[in-house]
Amino acid sequence: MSLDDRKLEVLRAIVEDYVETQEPVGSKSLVERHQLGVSPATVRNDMAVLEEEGYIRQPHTSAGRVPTDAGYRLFVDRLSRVKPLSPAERRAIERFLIGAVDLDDVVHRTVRLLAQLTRQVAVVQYPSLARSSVRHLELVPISTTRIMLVMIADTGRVEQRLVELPGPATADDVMELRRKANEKLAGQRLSDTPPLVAALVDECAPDRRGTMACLASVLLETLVERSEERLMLAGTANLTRGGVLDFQGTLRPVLEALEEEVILLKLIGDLEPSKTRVRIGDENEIDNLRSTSVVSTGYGPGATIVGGLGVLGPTRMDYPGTIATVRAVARYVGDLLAQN
Amino acid sequence: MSLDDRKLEVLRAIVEDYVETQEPVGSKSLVERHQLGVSPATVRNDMAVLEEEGYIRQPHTSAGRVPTDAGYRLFVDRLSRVKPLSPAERRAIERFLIGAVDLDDVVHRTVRLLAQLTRQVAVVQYPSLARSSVRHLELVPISTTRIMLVMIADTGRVEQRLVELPGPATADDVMELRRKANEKLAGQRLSDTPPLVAALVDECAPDRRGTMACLASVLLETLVERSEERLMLAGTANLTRGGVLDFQGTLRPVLEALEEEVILLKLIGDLEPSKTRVRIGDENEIDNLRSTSVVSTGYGPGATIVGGLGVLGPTRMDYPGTIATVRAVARYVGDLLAQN
DNA sequence: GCTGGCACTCCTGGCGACAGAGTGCCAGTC
DNA sequence: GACTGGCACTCTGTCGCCAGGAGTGCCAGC
Repeated sequence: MSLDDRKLEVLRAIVEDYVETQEPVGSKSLVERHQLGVSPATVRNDMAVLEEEGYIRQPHTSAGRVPTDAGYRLFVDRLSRVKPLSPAERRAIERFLIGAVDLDDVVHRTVRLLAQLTRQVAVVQYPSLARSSVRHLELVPISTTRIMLVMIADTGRVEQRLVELPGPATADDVMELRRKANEKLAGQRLSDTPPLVAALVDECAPDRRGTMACLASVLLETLVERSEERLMLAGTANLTRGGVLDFQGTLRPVLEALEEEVILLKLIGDLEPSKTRVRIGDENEIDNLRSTSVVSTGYGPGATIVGGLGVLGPTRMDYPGTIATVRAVARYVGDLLAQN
Repeated sequence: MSLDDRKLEVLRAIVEDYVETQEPVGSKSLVERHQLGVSPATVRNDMAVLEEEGYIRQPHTSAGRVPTDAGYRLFVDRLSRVKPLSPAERRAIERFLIGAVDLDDVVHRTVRLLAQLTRQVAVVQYPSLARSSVRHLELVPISTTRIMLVMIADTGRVEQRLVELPGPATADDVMELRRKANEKLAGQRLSDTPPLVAALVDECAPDRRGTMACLASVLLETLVERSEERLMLAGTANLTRGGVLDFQGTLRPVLEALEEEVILLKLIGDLEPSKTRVRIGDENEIDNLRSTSVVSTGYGPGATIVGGLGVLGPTRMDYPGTIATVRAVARYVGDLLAQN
């Protein structure tokens, strides 16, 4: 059975009202608040069909209807028009992001901005190392047998690691290693570096090989294998809006999931170019998050994508607004990164 | 009116039972669970006095008694013996912290460890820059008019900032500036650097002075004035243990406060040497946290203190256990830092 | 100064009644 | 055939009531 236009319109109205009021919506209030042009009784018939099809449900007989996950899905896919950001919001984004002094600052500001605009929990991934290129490697001698390795990526990320050398190294040694390493690795994508790093060791003068090997192993372990993804979270307090009603009474599982970086990375780490992904309720693979929805997208300078960002909230969420905001913020952040 | 020993014993019993059961405790169950050697009626009299003095209160007539903030305070100050950590806990701490590869990792592991052991919200401040010394300054040319300034502190912190130069600088220029800066600043406490940085500019050859001035201003702004304190949080999900009972029904204000880094810094940033600070309920200056208690202490290599850490939970908290854990973790982290 | 006893207070949970909201269905109308 | 008005039905939430239980405060006695 297919749904005619009016039934879809009814579904849209139900979603919109429920998102706004947080209360099951009945046929009478529906015709009052929307220009449906039919009587409550007709709407009731439509609702019965929508329920049959699994798009809405009744918490109990004789309460109003509430959208199901499938209902939200249909709404997002077919019924919601993109809600353009207000000029005030655009200005807010610009004002907020301008003046960031470094990458940490950018991420920090972005995540807070997202949380504030959407009034949800925001997550921003740092630019992924796997998608970055080496801009520069620096070796800073700390003592004769210790070097601090600093890698600066084109995305602005800076990683450092202390390297314990097998034996003492002279300033000349360090200079030479540094020169060589930069020569070979600068400009390379991090994911392409493993063979280059290996070659680096072979090219070294025999007496420096031990030191270089040591350095190389740390380099590999740190920057590629461990491939440290970092992220930042903000707005958890927003989970408490809407009282205890959302999240079936307890924030517990949601807060627990938010503590796991691995989970968060899964959430926002889809990174398909310029697509905004919406996961609604049960569509989430993480059990703890089956009562939430996640809107995420990738960001990066120009068309490339270096990281993900997104927000998480109750399934009862303003999808059009949230999607628009997430997209806009991602674009602004991308532009910001492009400037470097 | 002073409190004799038995009354104090009664208070201790009330606190212990309430912390454990989370329910108002009555005179009868009290004599059953503790060897007080007197009858419930006597305990009731003592309780009346304790209530008079403000150490306990009744949620309503004919419920049991609950400790007040003042009651907890007295308990912490005079009634609780330090609870030594179990060998298992000690092992857990060691196992958890060993193998940290850099400062980020140390802080990360520490905060999770603390949250796990105390089952509360944990906060760990990164070593404060104000309390660090410069170990090394590195200038990395990114382009002819851009330098990345990397500062490595003795505490392991690494800060970087992109510097936009007024005009192009040669490799020689950069080398020279780097040499000079390190000569003057290495080993200095960051808080002592401002005059030295100023002197640095004056000493420069005139044609390099512009560049150096630019560098100097970023250096000052970044490392001293903005004096960026960072921190890390974990265990917010623990706030939901104990149901909705703690925190007078809503996590909202607590979660909000936890989002504000400034507030968190105030909480754990007392940093009196080797003293553990306990703030109970109303003793907190932050309104949003009046229903919580905070146990915090400083940590650092040896006797010096470079940062703070602590936990936050409901006033109904296992103070002896929490205090012991916070102290122990702080000591371990200090030792770890001392090894570098 | 401690104790047993007793009356009192107040919370809690179960029960029934009732109003309100919303539905499903049916017969009637366009 | 689609829509509508009307009506009976169901379920929730709330209120008042009552009994049970827990815990206290107080008092007289030891």
